[in-house]
Amino acid sequence: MHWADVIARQLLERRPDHVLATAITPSGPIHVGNMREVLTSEAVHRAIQDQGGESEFIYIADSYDPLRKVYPFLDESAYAPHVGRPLAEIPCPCGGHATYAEHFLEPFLAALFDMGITPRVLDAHMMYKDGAYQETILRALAATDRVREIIERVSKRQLPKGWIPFNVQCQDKSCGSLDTTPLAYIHPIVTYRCKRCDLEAEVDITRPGVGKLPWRIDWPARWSFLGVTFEAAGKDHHASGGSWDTGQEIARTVFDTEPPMGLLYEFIQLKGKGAMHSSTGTTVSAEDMLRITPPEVLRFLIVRNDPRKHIDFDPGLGILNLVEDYDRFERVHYGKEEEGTGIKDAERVYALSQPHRVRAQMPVQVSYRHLVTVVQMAESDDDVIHILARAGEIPSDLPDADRKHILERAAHVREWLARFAPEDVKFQVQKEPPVFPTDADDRMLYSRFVDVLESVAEWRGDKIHDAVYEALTDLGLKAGEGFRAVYRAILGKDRGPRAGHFLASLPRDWVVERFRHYAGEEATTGTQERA
RNA sequence: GGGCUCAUAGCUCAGCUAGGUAGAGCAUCCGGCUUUUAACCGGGCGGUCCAGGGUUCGAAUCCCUGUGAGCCCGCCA
Repeated sequence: MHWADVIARQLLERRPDHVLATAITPSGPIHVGNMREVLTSEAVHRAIQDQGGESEFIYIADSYDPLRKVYPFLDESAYAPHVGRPLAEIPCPCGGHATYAEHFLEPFLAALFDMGITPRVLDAHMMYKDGAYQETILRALAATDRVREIIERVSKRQLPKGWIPFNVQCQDKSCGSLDTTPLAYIHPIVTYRCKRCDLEAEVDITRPGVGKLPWRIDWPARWSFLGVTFEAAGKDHHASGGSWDTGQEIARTVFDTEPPMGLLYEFIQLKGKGAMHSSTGTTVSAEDMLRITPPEVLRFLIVRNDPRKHIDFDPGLGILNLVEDYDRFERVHYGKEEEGTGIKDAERVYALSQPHRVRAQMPVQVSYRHLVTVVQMAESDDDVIHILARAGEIPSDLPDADRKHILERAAHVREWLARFAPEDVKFQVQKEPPVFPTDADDRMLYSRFVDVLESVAEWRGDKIHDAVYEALTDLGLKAGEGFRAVYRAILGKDRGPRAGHFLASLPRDWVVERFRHYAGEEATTGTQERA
């Protein structure tokens, strides 16, 4: 059984209705690892519904968290003054969003939407300001000693003298820092000193929005007032003595709430670079990831792997394998291929990978690897379809849905080529003849190309291929050597797409002229290394 | 010091909450191919399932111990 169904079954044994929570701090570009948390939860959400249960899926944007430091991607002088202030109260890096938090949240939520994920989005800043946390804040403060004891015992950490389970937000409107020291707490008044602006002042904690619960209390607090019954969390939270452990106990003893079922999920590693961290730059943002990977394939990556196993993600050639694995699951799903080894829960994984619904008919498949070539030959979307149809790789009466699907994939391929593809899979038609040394044999070959291409009956891929092949067998050359000459002249490299159709996609006169360049004596002057 | 995960073919891994004669892809080797974007087609080679113990008629699979590796443990997925 698929892991999402196993978890759903366990949840439904407890009760018929569930609230699944997922939360992310929008302190920087939200990376593909964060995507795992959301997608893992969403798979469980769907599984609960598929088993007849009720499920609500919420996403909490931790926008009231303070800016911890000036991250490497931020302007030092512009953001240094904002350290300590809530992400929802400081400016957007690009100026195009209302707040810093929005800047990172907006593209991430858009990416989620593209993957068919539409959680109920809750904004922590707003929940604090609206008083949603109010009851839990008062309970936590009333139980300060108990909370302190739990955290110190479970996490084996010493809390400072005078610590209270509440971070006051500096009441100076021009400051607003959450980095404050409590001086005294005599209910309902907390006296504090701001570490940022040195203000010493009092706040009435019965007023909403005057501060924030520290993470270890915030987490169980929201379980309590949102009724969370399941929450996946990263392995960092699940380390022994971590916030998961303290949260369990605080939920039960301070908030009288049964904590949710947890699920530890492993990190996604960037191949060869280790875990992703927004702060160190070893990261691929979720939006970037979605630009180079079709949404169903990104879902597939996460859904087919057990959450507890780490994923090595290779944004280079690995993407091609990933997409081809997906296509294989698709063929199995539609009964076009046997479910062999290496394929697990094919039906379920495929269904959970779909952003929306499973199509009744199997989508027309085009080898993704091949698309990499086609996209580079084609000048437009129509060209892509034309090239594929010409080679018989798609039916001439291609349904609109398939046309759309193929072109979406082509767009992903283009993005991948521009940003992550290794150089050796790329090619570009050279406007000027590349310079490389030629000898008499080479010149003869090019001369021969000129003759056969001028005389070929029709400027069509198969005809051209036959003509070129004939020319080089006449000269006693191996196919490899002969075709290499074609690619050098056109692309400036030794390899390229299948020659016939490739040349057919270029104007005949231009091709002939290019070969003539290397056939004549005047071309032999080029002795430099080719570019 | 603690936690989680992993250990199966040369490499990457599937199989492990249905215990019942070890699987795939890649690499390699052989054959084919009017050629190729880590080509394609057919075939071959290849494993004490990390070690030890336990449960069982039967263990890669369940349990215990050990070894090795990776990641995590103020905020951090």
